[in-house]
Amino acid sequence: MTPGSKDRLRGTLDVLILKTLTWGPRHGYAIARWLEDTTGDSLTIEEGSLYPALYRMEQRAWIESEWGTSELGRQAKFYKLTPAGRKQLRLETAEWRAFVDVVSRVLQPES
Amino acid sequence: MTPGSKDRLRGTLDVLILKTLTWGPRHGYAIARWLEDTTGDSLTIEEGSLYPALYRMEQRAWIESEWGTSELGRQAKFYKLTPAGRKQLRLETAEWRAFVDVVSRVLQPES
DNA sequence: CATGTTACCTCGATTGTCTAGGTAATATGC
DNA sequence: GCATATTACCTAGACAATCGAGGTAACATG
Repeated sequence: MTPGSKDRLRGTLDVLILKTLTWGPRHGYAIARWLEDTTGDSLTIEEGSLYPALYRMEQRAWIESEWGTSELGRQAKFYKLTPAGRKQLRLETAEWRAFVDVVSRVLQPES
Repeated sequence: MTPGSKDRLRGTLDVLILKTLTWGPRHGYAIARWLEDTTGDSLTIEEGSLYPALYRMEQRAWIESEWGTSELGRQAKFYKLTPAGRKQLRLETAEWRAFVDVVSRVLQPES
């Protein structure tokens, strides 16, 4: 729709995934479902973004993976936060808030 | 620093520029200065992002340009909002707020 | 036995930002 | 008079993240 609205998630996807994992280990598919469910489909993560993001974040040691069995009895790769991931989550959450504050101030009606 | 922190502006630059122009026509250099000044250097627009963005937005007819003379007596290209630009500003501002609300809710400490 | 769901993955296109260059006119310091 | 800084514009190429569209496979359902 709006050019650029499609990837408004850019720069935010990582922190959302990290946050999702604070409720305990989850597999990729469940992460996407959880975000859609809790936001009423406002946030949808495409699989073409999700799996590369998980790979990226594991490379950076923010998350760790382990194969296991899903709630429905299927093979699934469960991700969990590492200490570095928790630290990253705190950092990015703070940065996000600061950025949002600044932009919101600029976009305010008056000035 | 944080990977991706550099282009956290992505998807936000346009709306910031549009907002800047609601105070009246400004040339590119002045837009960048104004944003830095009013945010205490929190938001800095690189020229390599700014000028392509202005070009893009003029193509989309959100802004119009006209050569004139700057406050310091130099040649400068002044941009002003078109009606379509004002509409776009309203739209993107609303989208921004909605997006921020959703993400902020997810990132809240409790749930 | 066909279709849907769960669950994973990959490739290429797209897009916007950044870095790093460059031009030119005017102002300032020495 | 000369070097440097500032104002003001622009472009080219690199890069990184997201997306769309494809694919695999196991199991469930009707």
